Amino acid sequence: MDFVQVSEEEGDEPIELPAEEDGTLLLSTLQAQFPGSCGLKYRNMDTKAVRGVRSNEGRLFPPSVDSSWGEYIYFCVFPKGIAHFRSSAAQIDSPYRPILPPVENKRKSDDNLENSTAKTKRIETRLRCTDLIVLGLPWKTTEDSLREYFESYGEVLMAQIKKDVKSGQSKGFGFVRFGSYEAQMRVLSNRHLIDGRWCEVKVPNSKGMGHQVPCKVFVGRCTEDINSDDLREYFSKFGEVTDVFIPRPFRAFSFVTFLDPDVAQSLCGEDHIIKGVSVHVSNAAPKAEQNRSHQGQNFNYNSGNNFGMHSYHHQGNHMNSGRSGHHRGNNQHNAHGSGDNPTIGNSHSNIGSGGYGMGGNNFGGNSGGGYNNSGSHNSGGNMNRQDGGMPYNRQNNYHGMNQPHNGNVGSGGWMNQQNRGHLDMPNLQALGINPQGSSSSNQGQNMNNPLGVGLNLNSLPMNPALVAAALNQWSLLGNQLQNQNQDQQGGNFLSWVAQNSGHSNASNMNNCGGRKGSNNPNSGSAGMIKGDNSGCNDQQNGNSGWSNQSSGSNSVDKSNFL
DNA sequence: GTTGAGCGTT
Repeated sequence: MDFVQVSEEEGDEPIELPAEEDGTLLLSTLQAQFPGSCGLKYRNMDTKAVRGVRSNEGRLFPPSVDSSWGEYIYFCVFPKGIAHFRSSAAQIDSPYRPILPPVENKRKSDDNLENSTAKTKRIETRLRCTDLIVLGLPWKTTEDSLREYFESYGEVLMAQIKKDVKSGQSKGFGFVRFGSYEAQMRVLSNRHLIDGRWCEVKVPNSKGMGHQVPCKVFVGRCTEDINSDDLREYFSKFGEVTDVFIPRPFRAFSFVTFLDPDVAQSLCGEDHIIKGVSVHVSNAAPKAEQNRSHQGQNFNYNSGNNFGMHSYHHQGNHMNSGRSGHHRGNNQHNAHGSGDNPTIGNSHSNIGSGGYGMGGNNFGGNSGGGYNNSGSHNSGGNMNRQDGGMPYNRQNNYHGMNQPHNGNVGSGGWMNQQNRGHLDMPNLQALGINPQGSSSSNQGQNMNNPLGVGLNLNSLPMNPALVAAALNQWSLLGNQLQNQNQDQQGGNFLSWVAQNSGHSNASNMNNCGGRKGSNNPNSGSAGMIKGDNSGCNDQQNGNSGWSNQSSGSNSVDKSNFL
């Protein structure tokens, strides 16, 4: 039997670990001796560089072709972003000390953690142990064996298997609680082979995200060749990645969850190059909160007062200061106040301002601080949506509440759908529309554009031509004006833009919401929410034509994945 | 005695 010499850190006394018959070393074998470790590395004699050991499916592979581990002394790799505590070393010296990442991993958000009451409270919350759910347990696993397994990570306060009350048969999942936060962190950062099955350990849903700072980020502008491993590998350098989710079918975005919410937050607003592709990281709002926000929006649409919605998001913004800051849902913050949209010339028009999130225009231009005229409801509402809202809020903006043919008045022109998590988020930036007016490389593909052209004001150009160009590339402009003949005489931003920038050039967007009977030769492609057309209702009754899906499934809805 | 995504009689 081959033995592999492993030490916790380079230079430490090694322990010999038995390799398997095929020459591999089981990760579980490694972790039995070095709890929390997730891999091995060694110092290459020739290059003097540290080399990682290949790891796959819970096995570590010897570096040489002859399946030999050689005479190297390997040392452990611990997940980044998680301090590992040497068994004999001093433990954490303060309950308020976060699990700080290695020095090289330290990011801005770690600065000044101390001396901040708010942050301290947050850390305190974060450091609290919670029950963890263990999913995928073998039927045979007992509470004793479950406990036994997890004790290698630290003190186990509780180990529980959920069973059918009648039969006593395990339901295949259980809960475990640790006595120390670091043990919990280690457990959460690893995969677990328990009684022969790979199990997943998570913070249970029932714990909710509550007041916790989100750990998940939205990664926009992904290309199809960026797989979950790529994302995981890339983002792991910033901190432990606990989950990567790529919606299928491909939708040009994905989600990455970090163990440390600070890491997640610190990345928000940044562009990163992965496999040569510039992706954009932004906030991924918790689903529950999004739904709540959504409801609030509808309500607020009618009231003409959109402030206060998304309040959750405001609160969450404390971490973005100084960085990109999404200011989600915060109209006031988002308002650039430039008031310089040259295209809003007619008295009706909130379009372009409300829709595009150019708060300044609305605020200043339309209502002088009233934010909205009740009928036109909502500058605030739309502009804030960095998500799927169409910038085009026509019925409300134009008709207000009294349009006889507008069945949807009062329910928010764009989001009449029900049962949808609904779009909160995808912002232009994330979708590839940047201040340079260029868009991502998906142009022209059948991309099922997840867009909501909600806008991230921080990234928006104020030059409408650039906005137009960008939108145009995403096929958002094309024919959204099909109702224009009825509703407006003076033209609006979109019409201006359309006139000045031509039509959409991506023809296969599966847009929906086109209005039957429209004069628009391209009706049916005008809406905005793409995908297959299920859930898209061509409107015959004067509804906005945007997204009246009752069960639409293809709009870009981050919340569906959270 | 089967199952394999899920979320706990506190």
